[in-house]
Parts: sequence; C-alpha cells; structure tokens
Amino acid sequence: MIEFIILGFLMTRNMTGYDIKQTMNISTSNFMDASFGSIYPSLKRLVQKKLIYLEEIATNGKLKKIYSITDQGKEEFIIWLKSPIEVSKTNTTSALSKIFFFDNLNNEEITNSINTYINDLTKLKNNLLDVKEMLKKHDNNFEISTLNFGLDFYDFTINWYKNYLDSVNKKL
Amino acid sequence: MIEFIILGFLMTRNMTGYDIKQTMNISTSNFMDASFGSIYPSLKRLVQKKLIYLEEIATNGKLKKIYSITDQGKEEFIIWLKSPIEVSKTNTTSALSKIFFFDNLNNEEITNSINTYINDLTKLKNNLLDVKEMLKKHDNNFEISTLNFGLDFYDFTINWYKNYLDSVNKKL
DNA sequence: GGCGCCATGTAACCAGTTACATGATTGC
DNA sequence: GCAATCATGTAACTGGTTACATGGCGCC
Repeated sequence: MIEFIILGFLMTRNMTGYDIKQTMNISTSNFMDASFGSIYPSLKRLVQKKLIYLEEIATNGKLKKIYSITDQGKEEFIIWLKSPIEVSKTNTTSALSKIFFFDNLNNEEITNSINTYINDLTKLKNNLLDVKEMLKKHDNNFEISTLNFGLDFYDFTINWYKNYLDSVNKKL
Repeated sequence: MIEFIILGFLMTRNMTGYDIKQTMNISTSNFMDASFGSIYPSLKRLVQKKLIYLEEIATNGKLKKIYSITDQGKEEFIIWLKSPIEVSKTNTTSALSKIFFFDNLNNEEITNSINTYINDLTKLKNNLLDVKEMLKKHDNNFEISTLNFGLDFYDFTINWYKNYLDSVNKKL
C-alpha cells in the first residue's frame, strides 16, 4: 500500500523521504498516513525493485537522497491504479488512496474503475440484506444495529461514488 | 481488540474456540472477523491474565475446551465497553465492536459514550474543514475529492449515531 | 546557546493473517 | 468410504508503528 502511495507522489516530482512524509501530512493524512519507520524501508525496497532510483545530492556539504520514479515504476503504478478497488466492509482507505491519484487516468478509465467498485459494493450490500432476512427468520437476538450501520454505510458510499462519477464526467 | 470481542461473547455463554469463530461468522463478520490463528492464542493469553478460565470436558472420549469468563474478566470487559470509542478517520470497526455489545450497558451509559463519540467526530470534522480552507487559500492542486469524502463521511456517521441514540432512548 | 525543523535510519514490537498439521465425528 | 464439519493448534509472514539514535542548519 504505502509503496504505491510513494510511487504516486514521485509521479509528479522527485522527492526525499522527508519530503514524502511532509507531503502526506498536508494531502493524504486525512485518510492515510505513514511513519518514517515505514517510508524509509519502503524506499529501499522500491530501489531494489528498480521502480525508483536514488541520486545523492550534496547540499552545503550534506548529502540529500533524492528519489525519482523509473519507467518501470510508472508502469507498475498505473497498473495498480487501474486494478479494481478493493471493497472493504469497514475501511475506506483502499478506495480513497486510488481516487487521490486519479488525475493519472483518463475519464473512461476512471469511470470503469468506479463502476466496478459501485457494482462490488452493491453485491456486498445485497449479501448483507440476505443475512438480515436470514437472521430475522431464525429469530435470534444478535445486535442488529451493526448490521444496519453496514447497510446504511453501503448506501452512503454507493451514492457518494455515483455523485463523484457525475462530477468527473461533467468536467469534460 | 479481538480479546475484548471474545470476552463479549463469553458474557452470554460459555464457548469453545470453535464456537467463538462460528458465532463471529454469523454475527460480527459484517464489521469484524478473526481467524483461528488469532482466536486460539488470544484464549491462551486471556487464561494467563485470569480473565477467562478453561474447563476440559470429555465428550465421547474427546476433550473439548470450554471457556468461561471470570468476574475479573467481566469487569475488564465493562471497563473497555465504557471507555471512549476511538475515533478513526477511515475505519468504523472500533465503534461497531462496542455498540454490538451495548446491551451490557444501561441507557445512560450508552448515551454518554455515543455523545462523547459524536463530539470527537465533530472535532475531527471541524479540523478537516480548517484544512480545506487552508488549502483553498494556498491555492495548491492536491486532489480535493478525498477530503470531501472525509467531510461527507463524518456527516453521515454523526447523523447515523444521532439517530441511533434516538432509537435507543425511545425503547424505554 | 538552545529550539525547531530538516534529514535518515534501525530495532523492537504489534496485532493480526495464511498456510499448514492433525485427528475425531457425522451424514449420505 | 469419503466429504463436510467439528476442534485445536503453531510457524512464518505481513505491514505496518513506536521509540530511539544521530546530526546538521537557521534563527532569535
């Protein structure tokens, strides 16, 4: 996850590990954050995989490590970005971390991705409706509020992404 | 987390590790799940802490491990249940895992907990509004959709819990 | 001269999951 | 007889966080 976020940032400009952390603080920290303890090791791994490369720049006698994305890195990032958004029952991070970088895709690609996502969410919602019916029939006394929250949450999310799609397509 | 869920289940009846997993499957899996690989080690730890105890029952010559909650376990569970619901920017699990077990609290305790939660959510929402204003002023071009999702998500959640409170208090 | 920010890094820990291993019992 | 379910458990891995360690630079 964090590795793709880093690639996404490096799509727009070259950065140090510290820059990445600062940028996350003001842009993504609302839905996803990472500590230096995960950023620096991720950078190391990304260099090993040749998805980014490292230039050590001497500024005032001090070394700064500037990272840039490679062509292979760009490719892998776009593959990840286009891959279906993982549906989660409780967590919105997976979807948000992709739409944050959607300016790297064209409108058709965005529309496809979001439509697939809305479809997947609708399936989950219908599954949950089935569960609710089943529980009702079997007359058990489990707390139903959490299940209702799930249903309302799916409705909210599905609706939100429908509106998002509208606004994306109005831009053209 | 999973340890408290287990305690919550044992509040109503004695169970084996397997029972706990089955019960989670039909009741909490909508918002939280756990594998055997976390359930069995958790049970071991809970016994060590004396929050539950173990009776090995021979059924048809085969040993079954039945776990029961101790008085100390009940106490710790209620302390956890009454403790403030952790606010999360993207995840609903923390809140749901508590309201699932709220039949262990009285209406006043539930109302206090939810009001605190709504308050905390409102603070987070206002922080995010400030961030949005700041970003607007500084005219940067970060994707704003994710921030808007955050705001709408807070609104949805705050509203949902207000309605939940109404329904809880109507029951009396 | 000391505070805050820039800058990089690692070791220990955490709360789980996945995959594997084992074996009894039940129902068709 | 064999598949599904009941039942328990562990080792390796995962994707991080927290805390710690280090040191330079700018500025008041």
